[in-house]
Amino acid sequence: MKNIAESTVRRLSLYLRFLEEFDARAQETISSGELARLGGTTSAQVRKDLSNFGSFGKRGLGYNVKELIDAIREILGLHRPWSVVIIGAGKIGAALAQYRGFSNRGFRVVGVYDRAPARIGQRLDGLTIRAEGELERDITKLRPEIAVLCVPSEAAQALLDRVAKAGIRAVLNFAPAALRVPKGVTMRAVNMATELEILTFALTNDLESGPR
Amino acid sequence: MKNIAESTVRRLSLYLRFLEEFDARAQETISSGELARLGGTTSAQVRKDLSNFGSFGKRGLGYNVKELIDAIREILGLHRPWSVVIIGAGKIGAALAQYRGFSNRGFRVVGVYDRAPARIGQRLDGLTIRAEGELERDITKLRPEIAVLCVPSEAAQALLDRVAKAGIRAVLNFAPAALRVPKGVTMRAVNMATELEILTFALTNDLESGPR
DNA sequence: GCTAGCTTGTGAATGATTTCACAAGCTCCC
DNA sequence: GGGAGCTTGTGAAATCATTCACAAGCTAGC
Repeated sequence: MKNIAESTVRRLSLYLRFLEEFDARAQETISSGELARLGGTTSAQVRKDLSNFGSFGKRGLGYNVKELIDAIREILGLHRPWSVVIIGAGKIGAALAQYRGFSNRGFRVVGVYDRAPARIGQRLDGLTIRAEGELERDITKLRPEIAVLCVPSEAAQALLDRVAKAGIRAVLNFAPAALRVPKGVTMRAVNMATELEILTFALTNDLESGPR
Repeated sequence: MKNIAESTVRRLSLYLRFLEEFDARAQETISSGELARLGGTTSAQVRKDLSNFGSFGKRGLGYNVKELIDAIREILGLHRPWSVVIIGAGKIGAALAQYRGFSNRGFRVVGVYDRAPARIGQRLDGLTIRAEGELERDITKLRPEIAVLCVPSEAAQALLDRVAKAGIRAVLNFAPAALRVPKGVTMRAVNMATELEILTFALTNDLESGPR
């Protein structure tokens, strides 16, 4: 497959959200122009994005909503369930463990881990917080595909290396640290400070912009 | 000023973090190559990024760490404090309200708001949760620059419109909804589902990539 | 003061992404 | 069956971002 830009994947994820809304309202078809308007882009962009993966529309008619939902879910890999472990049960980790957005979209949280003895054994929305030491064994047994890192910066690199070694190949990192990513692993970082600084840059330089 | 790419601002924010570490270790100068190695980019990229804003280095020597910190902080608008209101004191909102990353980097949380009567009046790390109805009055009085939206998707658009009307010009949105951004407002969205889907796309298509 | 050895700042070249523009295909209606 | 009116899919053009490559400037040492 041609190399796909991250921006393309990001937009596909966005289109999928709109399509699901349209489907819920029983709309049957949609045009690239309509999707573009909602997503703040152009109809050519929508068509180009999709054309990377095939041909899903009917000329003169547009796209069948249900078919396009299936197609994009397939492209994004959402036709199967994914298991997630959350590492670090502090404020952010605990909030994510209970976040409905995960289960709503087919991500099953199968484990929450912490290092602090006081936290281990506490229940969190149906899950028991487990000791960080159990990570390797649990990963081997449960085979989760994704790890979400919510630990302090100092601990992040070591844990990333550990979960990578144990077989995790995708990581979402909330620690505000730049990490060396082990070979074979895909990592994405969500950094609050950076997001805020993009805002202060815009405020300071009197720019103005929409969402990402 | 020439239009600056978001990727450039994102990298500046990253460089700043490394520079602060170097400063803490009392290193006096740093070269573009060193900064690039840490940030996973090239020395030319580092120099190009900086050259958008001026000339901060000395040929043959590199950059003075303290000077470059000051310069980047100035560029990003971090030479002054910023006030933030958090709207929605659910799991995510509460976690953010107590997040040290904010105050550590000069962002002062001056208010936390919720709609649920049961939550109003509760204390959160030195702040009292206030009624959403107080937002307009408080914004007028305290003049916070940034609003962080942590409310359910259904409520997000209405609140965005309200804070925009009250004078907020920068918003960080955690609601997984695509919002129409009022004129004059800069918004950034952090969407967990999208981040996870970029990961599942990579897993499904057997790609591999570093942090953003 | 001069040379060797670095490192910056920046045009030019390359590469990536977005937008344009249009032929081709579908539906509806007469 | 044929024309009008849409909308897709896609090369080509335009724009935007990154990398290259090198002149110019600084330091240190002799």
